Amino acid sequence: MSSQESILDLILKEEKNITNKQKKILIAAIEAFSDKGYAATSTNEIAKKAGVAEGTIFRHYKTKKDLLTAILTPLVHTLIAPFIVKDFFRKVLDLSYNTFEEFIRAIVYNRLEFLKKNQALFKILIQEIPFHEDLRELFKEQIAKKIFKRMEELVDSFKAKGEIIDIPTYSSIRLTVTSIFGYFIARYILLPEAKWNDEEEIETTIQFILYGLTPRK
Amino acid sequence: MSSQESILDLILKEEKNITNKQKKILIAAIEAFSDKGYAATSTNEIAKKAGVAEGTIFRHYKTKKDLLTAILTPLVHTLIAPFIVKDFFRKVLDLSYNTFEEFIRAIVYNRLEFLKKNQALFKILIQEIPFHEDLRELFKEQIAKKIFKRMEELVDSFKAKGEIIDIPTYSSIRLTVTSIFGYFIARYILLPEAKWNDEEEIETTIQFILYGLTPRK
Amino acid sequence: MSSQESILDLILKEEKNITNKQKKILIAAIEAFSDKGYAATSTNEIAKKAGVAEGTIFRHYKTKKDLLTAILTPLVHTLIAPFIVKDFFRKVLDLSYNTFEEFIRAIVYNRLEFLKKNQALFKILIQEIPFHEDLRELFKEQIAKKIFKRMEELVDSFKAKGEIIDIPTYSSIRLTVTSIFGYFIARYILLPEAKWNDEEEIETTIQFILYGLTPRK
Amino acid sequence: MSSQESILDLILKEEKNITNKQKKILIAAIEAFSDKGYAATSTNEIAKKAGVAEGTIFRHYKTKKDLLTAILTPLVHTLIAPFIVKDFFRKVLDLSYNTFEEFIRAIVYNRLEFLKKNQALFKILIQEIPFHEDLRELFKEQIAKKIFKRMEELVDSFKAKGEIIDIPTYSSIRLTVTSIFGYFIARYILLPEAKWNDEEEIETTIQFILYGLTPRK
DNA sequence: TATGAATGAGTGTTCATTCAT
DNA sequence: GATGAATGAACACTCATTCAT
Repeated sequence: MSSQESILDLILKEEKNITNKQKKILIAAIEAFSDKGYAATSTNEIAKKAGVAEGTIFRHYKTKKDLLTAILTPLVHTLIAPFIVKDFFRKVLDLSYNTFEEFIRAIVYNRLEFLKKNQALFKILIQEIPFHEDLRELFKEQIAKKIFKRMEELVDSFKAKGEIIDIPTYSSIRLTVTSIFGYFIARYILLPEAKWNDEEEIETTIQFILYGLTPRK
Repeated sequence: MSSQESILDLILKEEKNITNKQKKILIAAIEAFSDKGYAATSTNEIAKKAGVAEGTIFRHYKTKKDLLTAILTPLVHTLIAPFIVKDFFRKVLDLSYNTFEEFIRAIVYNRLEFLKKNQALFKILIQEIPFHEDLRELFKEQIAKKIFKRMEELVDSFKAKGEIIDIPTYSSIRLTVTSIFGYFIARYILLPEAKWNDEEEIETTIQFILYGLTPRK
Repeated sequence: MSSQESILDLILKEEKNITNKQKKILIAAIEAFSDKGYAATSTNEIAKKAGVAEGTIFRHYKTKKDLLTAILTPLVHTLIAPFIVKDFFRKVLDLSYNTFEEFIRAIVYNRLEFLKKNQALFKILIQEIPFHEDLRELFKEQIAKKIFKRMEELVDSFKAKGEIIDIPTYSSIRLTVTSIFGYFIARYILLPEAKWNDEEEIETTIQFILYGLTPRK
Repeated sequence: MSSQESILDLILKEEKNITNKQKKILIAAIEAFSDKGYAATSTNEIAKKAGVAEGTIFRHYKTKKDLLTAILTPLVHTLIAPFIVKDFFRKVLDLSYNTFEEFIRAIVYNRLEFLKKNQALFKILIQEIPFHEDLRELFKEQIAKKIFKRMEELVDSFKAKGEIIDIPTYSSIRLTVTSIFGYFIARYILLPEAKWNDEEEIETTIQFILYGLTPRK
């Protein structure tokens, strides 16, 4: 499954013929943007961190904004990848994962693993989304729409089977996604220094979603 | 209940003897920080928006950072106010609200109302927390600890009564808080332009938390 | 007559409430632009020459281009001033200067005196005109049209009186203006280090124009 | 006569073994320098316009300044060519062109034709002369001195024959040259978009010079 | 010969902050 | 208390030029 990919792998997919210096720039930019925020990071800082001349950044990325885009676009694409790849859902639907629980479990583990591997990138994405119209557009188009569409089919099928309660489909999706991301944000962004028993927290989160969305007899 | 308070009320509480120009500066800063982010907002911009000279800002707030602090500190204090005010919890615990459901319902309605009234402020808080050590400290000290402490007592008492399931207390709190804020963020920050049936969403969210945390017979 | 005015006088007319630093900036910019050309002059250079901080320049002039405009606009206006002021031409037409010769003599002495006093400014104007659409527009609107209009009336009246030969009016104007400016450019821009007998050259130039444009019996 | 030569012809004369890419660079540089000025043109721009790599420019011309020199030197040499080629003046002096009028007519038509063919180059020359010591030196040495020397002989001979008036020789030359260039500059640099009746203007200019410099009986 | 990635000094401009008025 | 002119460091970005390939 694609959950093994880390930052560079996914950027390399998007941008071919990347040079060594370009790689260094991307890594430095991700670290800096993640630490201080896009607006508070200077290109000079990135250059120093990457060990290249400031001009080199602009040879590869016309503007600082372009650099941000080059970093986040692959993330968005990879974030939604499993949802648009047929195989993932065929497994979920047709084969062994045929209960809502197993679907949730698969989704949670898969995407949390992915987010964990790309913490910095993901932090940048959620920090910058409110301030960049184009990012918001990308997010809405890719994540909101595409993920929603696939999950809608699934959730509807589970609803039909009586496996989940009768609330608006988009609400169940929102509550599911919110619980997963809520854990991620608390864990890696708000309180990264706290002690976390990750396995237990994830299980608890899965159980919470299941209890929250499945009917009581 | 304290849910009626809006931006200025709560700032006025913190800062006495506020002048008219100072008020204008605060309002302008909140709007600007919320729209473009703290780092991307210039003091010149704030001055123009407030209709004062740039120097005037620095007469009242030694640095731009001080201005941010002056804006966010009252928010943090007011955000946690109901949790430390005895009355609120006496009502919850001793009087009519004696089930977990009614507690959740009270909390959700009360704090969502408050967040809605202070969207801009709250947006600034969550945007800037990751980048300012002192804000994070304030947040941890005030929100995380104080809210947690009070909720812990309550959740533990509900747990003792068998009203909620046996998962770590901090996990239940996280899941609760996450679901509430998750709605708020989706509603007001990520997809503010979408059509929302607020009443239904809130009810669904409450139900989700309840189902997620209460035991099945 | 207005021929006594020098650089600052004419800029002060255009821009009221000029500060001391602003004056220094203008003087430094004029010197630098004139010496090295607009594009080859850095704002840093101007700041140093003016003895102000670089930021100060941009407090008064939003862009480097604005600074150029602030310098040249008054020149253009003052250059054409005598042609649009009624008095100047009333003197020429009604009073003592009632021959073509005296008209030419008055024009030549008056404008050459003015150009000499504002050499640097004028050099900037002719150097930059080919590269700035707006300057060209200003020049065409003000100088070409307004000067032309007034001179046309006069030349036509001299033509009617048989004082000048029957060639297209605009050609006579061009040849006159070209001869005057030609002297100025050779004298002050192309070969400023050569020895010049100014009085004789000016008289020769006047005579050349007169011979060139008046009929032979 | 040499008046047929255009840009490349004259550059090719100066630089042997020119490669195809080099040609493209020269053409691109001339267009760019002429449009935006030397200082405001970047080598990157020239490279793009020429369809070569930026490094290629510096392989052929050590510096940007060298490129300018490579462009202007041939112009200067060719501009004065007819004045130093014996044949041209032998024709003028010994054969049919033995009046001042015919000399002027020949000069005007010949050099205006040449300027027209090399507008861009000539525009660069007059724009850059004030800012480059070496160009000014070249200009003075070649154009001012060599042209002056030849014209001096001629003008003196015409003066001796009583064909032109008794003013300092260098003044007559200045007035002649100024009138010719004045037309060229008005025509091609200042007001290129205006409608021009070229034939008439040139005739008028010739007549003006003749009238201006020949004695009245 | 030609390339284009890389450079680092330099560009015009903005910044938060100071201070005399 | 309020102003806004002044600052100079920092900003994103461009420049002419170099050099390994």
